[in-house]
Amino acid sequence: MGRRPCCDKVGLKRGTWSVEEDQKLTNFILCNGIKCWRHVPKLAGLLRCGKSCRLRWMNYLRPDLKRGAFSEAEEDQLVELHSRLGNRWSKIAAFFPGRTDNEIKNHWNTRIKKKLNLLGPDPQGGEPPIEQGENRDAEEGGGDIDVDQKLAENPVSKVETRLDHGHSCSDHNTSTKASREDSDAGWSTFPSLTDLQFDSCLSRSSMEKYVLQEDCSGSYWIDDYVDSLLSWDGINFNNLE
DNA sequence: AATGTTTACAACCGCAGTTCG
DNA sequence: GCGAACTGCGGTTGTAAACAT
Repeated sequence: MGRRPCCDKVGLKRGTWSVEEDQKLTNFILCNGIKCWRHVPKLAGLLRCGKSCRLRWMNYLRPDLKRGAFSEAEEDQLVELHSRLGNRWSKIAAFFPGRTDNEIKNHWNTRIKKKLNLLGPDPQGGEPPIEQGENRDAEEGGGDIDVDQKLAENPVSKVETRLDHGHSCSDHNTSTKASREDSDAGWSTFPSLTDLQFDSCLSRSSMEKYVLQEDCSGSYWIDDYVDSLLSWDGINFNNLE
């Protein structure tokens, strides 16, 4: 028996995504939303597996991604959260709107881990977490923080409130047009989308409407926009496969 | 300038959890 | 209740850019 692989790898492309592929995937999702990743590559005309498409969208193309370097405040909070949650990157990422679990994991492994090693084995006076998962059960039995509850109580993390991005609405207007390379400025909405030529389905001006709304409210979340992605009306799945 | 090494990050893999028929 | 399909997560690998020699 056994599981069917997520995709048969024959004839499927792997490795770095091209601009054209990004464009196809982005356009498709912006037009149709996300319902079934397995069908996305076929419908979008991509030679990728659904899993790969999902990863690309989640970690790179999603318009609500923040990108850019981590601030010291963010690093502080990451260290704090990691000491409590361990390698549960998705839980940690929930505290960093606009950051992906992959991004946080990478940042931890490449920079913070090194920093902490330089500072010594126990920089916080506490046992480094759960790395092997042994603390996890004990944690969940009692001392663990309830992430969902914490988020509900404190939806805007202290990092967000501490960060000063130094961007006014007008600043942001220009940043939306900035290229991906500008991401080090600490703010870059629609990092990849800005470089893309959009089809008829969603004009750049309508995208910017969301950006401006987001910016002026001080929130990184653009719920209306994201919600709009979740509708798959008009797609007929019956003829697939 | 050429080559080797390191760093940072994108992408893949495999497993676990969830959903659905 | 069961198994297949699907999604999400965390660990690991690949690779391009940056840096050192």
